[in-house]
Amino acid sequence: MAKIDLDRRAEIGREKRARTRAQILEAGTMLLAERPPEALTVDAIVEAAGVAKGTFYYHFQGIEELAAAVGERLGESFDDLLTAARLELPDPIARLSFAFTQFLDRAISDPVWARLVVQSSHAPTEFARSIRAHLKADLTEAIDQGRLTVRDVEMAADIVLGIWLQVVRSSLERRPAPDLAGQALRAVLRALGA
Amino acid sequence: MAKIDLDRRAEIGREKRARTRAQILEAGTMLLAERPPEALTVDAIVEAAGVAKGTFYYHFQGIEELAAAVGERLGESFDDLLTAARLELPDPIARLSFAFTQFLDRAISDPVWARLVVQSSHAPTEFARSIRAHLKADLTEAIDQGRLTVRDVEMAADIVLGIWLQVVRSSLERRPAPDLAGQALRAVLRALGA
DNA sequence: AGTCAATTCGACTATACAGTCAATATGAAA
DNA sequence: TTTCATATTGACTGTATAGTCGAATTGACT
Repeated sequence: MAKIDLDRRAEIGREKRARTRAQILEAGTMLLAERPPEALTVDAIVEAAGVAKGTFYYHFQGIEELAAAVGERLGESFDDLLTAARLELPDPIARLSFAFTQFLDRAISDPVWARLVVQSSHAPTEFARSIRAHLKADLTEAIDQGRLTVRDVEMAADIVLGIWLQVVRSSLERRPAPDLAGQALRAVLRALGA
Repeated sequence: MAKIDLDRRAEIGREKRARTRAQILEAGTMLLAERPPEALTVDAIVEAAGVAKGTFYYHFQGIEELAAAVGERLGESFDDLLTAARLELPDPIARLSFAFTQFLDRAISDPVWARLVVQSSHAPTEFARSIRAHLKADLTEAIDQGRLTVRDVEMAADIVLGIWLQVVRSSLERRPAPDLAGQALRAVLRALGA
C-alpha cells in the first residue's frame, strides 16, 4: 500500500514545487535584468517573489544556482529563435542574417529580455559561449566559401556581436529608429565584407 | 603672525592628503577594473590601499565618490589621447580613425585600463557620454559631407563603439591577433560605408 | 625639543545580509 | 475527518560591511 502513495505524494510535491520555483525564477530574472549577480541579495529576491527566505533555500543552493537557472532559460530562448533558421536555411550568411534579425527584433520588443542579455554578456556565461560558437560556425563556413573580406573568425564574431550588443543597448536608452534591425544588419554585412 | 602659518599648514596638508588620496584612487582603479562598483566594498579598498578605514572616509564621502573620481581620471586619459588628433587632423574620418586606433592600441598594451573602460561602459558614466559626444560630432561632420553610407548618427556611433568594445573585450580573453587594430578599423570604415 | 593643525588610525556601533531550522500550513488520499 | 509527505514560513544566529569618532601620529615651523 505504500508504493503508490509515495509516488503520488512526490508528484504532488513536484507540481507545487514547480510553481513556487517558477515564481522565484521570474523574480530573479527581473532583478538580474537590472543588476549584476554580485549586487543581487537573497532578501531582494524573496521580497520580489513574495516568498519567505527559507523557501528560496529550499529551491536553490544560493544566488549562483539561481543565476545559472536564469542563464539556462535564456539560452533556451535563443535556441528557440535559432531552430527555424538552422533547419531551413542552408546558406551560412542567410542563416546568420536571419538569426541576427530575429534576436534584434526580440530585443526591441522585449526590453526585459534585452537587459538580461546585455547583463549576461558582461560575465562570460555558458550561454554566451554557446551563442558565439554557433556564430563562429556560420562565419567559418562563409569564410571557407571565400565570401567574406574578413578572414579572422574571431574578428568576424567580434564585429557581429559588438554591433548587435551596442545596438541593443542603444535601443534600451533611445527610442529605436524605424528599420533599426535592417540598418544594423546591412552594417554588419558591409563590415564583414559579404 | 597667524596668517602665514595657517596657509602654510594648509599647503602641507594638501600635499600629504594628495599622496594618500592617490593611493586610494590607485587601489580603487585596480578593483573597479575587475568588478562593478556595486560589488565593491570599502574594506576591500582600504586593504588594497594599505590605509585605515577612517582614512578612506576622510578623503571620500563613499564608494560613489571614489568611482566618480576614477571615472574622471579615465576621462582625462581619453582626452590626452584625443588632443593630438583634434588639433592636427582637419578631416573627420581621419580624426575618427586616428582616435579609434589610439584607443585600441592603448587597450591592448594596458589591460588594466582596458578592463576599466569595459567595466565603465556597462553603467553610463559621464565620461562615456563625453566619448560618444565627441564621436558623434565627427560622424555628423562626415555624414554632412556625404561620405558615409550610414545616415543615422546614433547607428553610426553604435557601430564604432560596438566593434571597439567587443574587440577590446576579445583582446582581454584571447591573445590579440597581429594588426588587430588595423583590421578592426577597416571593418568599422566598411560598416560605416566610408 | 616643543607646538599644533592636519592627517591617519582602528576600535566601535549599527545595519544588512547569508544561511539554518523548528514550527506551521497544505492538500490529496484514506 | 484524519493522516502525513511535502512545501512554506519567519525568527534566529553569525558574519560582513557601512559609517563614526576620539586618540595617536606626523612633520614643518619655531
